[in-house]
Amino acid sequence: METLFRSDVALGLPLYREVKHKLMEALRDGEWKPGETIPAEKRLCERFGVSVGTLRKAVDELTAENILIRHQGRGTFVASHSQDRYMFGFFHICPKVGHKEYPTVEFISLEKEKADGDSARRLGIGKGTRVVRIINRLSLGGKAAIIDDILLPERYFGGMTADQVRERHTTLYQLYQDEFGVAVLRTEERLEACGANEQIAGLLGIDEGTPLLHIVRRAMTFRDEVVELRHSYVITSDYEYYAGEEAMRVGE
Amino acid sequence: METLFRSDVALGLPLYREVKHKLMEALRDGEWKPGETIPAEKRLCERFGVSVGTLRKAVDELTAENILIRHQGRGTFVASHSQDRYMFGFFHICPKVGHKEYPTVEFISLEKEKADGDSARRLGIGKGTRVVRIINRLSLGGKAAIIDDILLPERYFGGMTADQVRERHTTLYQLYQDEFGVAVLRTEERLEACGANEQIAGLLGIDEGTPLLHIVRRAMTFRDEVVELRHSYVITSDYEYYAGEEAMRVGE
DNA sequence: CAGTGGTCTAGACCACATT
DNA sequence: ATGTGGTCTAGACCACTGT
Repeated sequence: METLFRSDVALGLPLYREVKHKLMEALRDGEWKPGETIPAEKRLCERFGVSVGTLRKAVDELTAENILIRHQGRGTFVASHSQDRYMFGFFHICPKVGHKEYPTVEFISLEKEKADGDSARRLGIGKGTRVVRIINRLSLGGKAAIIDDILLPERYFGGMTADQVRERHTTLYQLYQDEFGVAVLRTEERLEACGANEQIAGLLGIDEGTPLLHIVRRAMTFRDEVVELRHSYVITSDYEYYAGEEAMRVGE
Repeated sequence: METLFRSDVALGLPLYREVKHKLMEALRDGEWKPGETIPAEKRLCERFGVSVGTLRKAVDELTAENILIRHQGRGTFVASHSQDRYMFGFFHICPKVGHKEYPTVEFISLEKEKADGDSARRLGIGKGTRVVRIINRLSLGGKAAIIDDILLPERYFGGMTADQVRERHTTLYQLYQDEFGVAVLRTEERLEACGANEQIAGLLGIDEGTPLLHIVRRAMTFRDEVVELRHSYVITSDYEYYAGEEAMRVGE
């Protein structure tokens, strides 16, 4: 196939990366929504003027990043947030003995605040920018085990109300997706140990100073823009944090 | 190309997975040692009787798992443990502010013991099996920050001596590789918060009960056999654990 | 220069899902 | 039967590395 010009943004990039970039743009622009199929490979090849192999290499990378999901015989789908996906890819707490279970979520509060310096830096916004702050209590095995302290930039989540958060029967990431059109694509987590302060101890019904796992999670959407900053405080007497590939482990 | 029979272990597996399996076997058998190049793609295609595309797909997976490393123009190399690789892929503690630094390691003790029930289970060996136990103290920024309590099955590390561990100027994984022919291919980590007990507090020079990050790491070699069980106790006032893909993050 | 891996093509056939 | 993704081939050309 004769290649005359290769796109306006081809800075020596391999062709399949250009294609990947264009797919990302289309996804970001909402051309295909979460849960929908994208066009068949053959059609996409025509659209981008590349061969199957090249198109597949672009899609390969997007599936490896859990942005697209392929189903043989059915099509290629835009990844959608669900309870299962949350458990598999974003919730890293599991019991030391026994099987992983979904936490019971109890809404505590929703407030509008101004971001302090540290939060603003982590969110990539200016200090003092307005944010939504949500506090939840999560229970595992019937016992309060985790406090989630969540900050959301108003830019993405302006009209969020307490009722929206309280009445939902989905994960928060589904709420972001369905009500605000925000797709969480990946997260990054940093962990430390801390002693429970007065507020957390009260919410969890434990003694002040009890060792807790403190997780700082940043959730990113397209272009690596941060859309959520979450502090989780976890009682780790019966549960632990699992750092694993989860994905891969395919076969020898 | 005419395919008559496809290997003795072809249980409906794709051809490229068979090839991957055979490459793994050759690596496990030491046909190519860490740091060496494996034969050029063309030669491997002849050896396995497959086309380049198929061979490449097998090698792609092995490079994604950090078992092989490709260098354009130079060849494909068997991954070898080095200080840099340890920092990049296995040492997940970094300062809350500033750049990642390599820890100073101080040898505390090496003993031969019998594995208790919990350790034996995690190592995949029988209770009471003999193991080597190493304790190290790691310092960051000049201050003691981590205690490593390491268990190694005697099956792999029988003749290990305190001098071997004390006198080395490499990472432990390099020692496993160079002196015992054991290749650590991947690790799995579980984290919890705990209060420092008397022994750990003493070794770290902190108060008993200080909240610490407790990391339980299992290191695996070929066939997912566990070759190391490591308990790390980390002071997280200035440092934190980073859970990240590290790899990927390739490009939009 | 020769040799290596990196990209790309064009097309065949297979396996699976749906109609 | 049709359409989807999954595998595989055979070969071309490019980019990088070392001699």
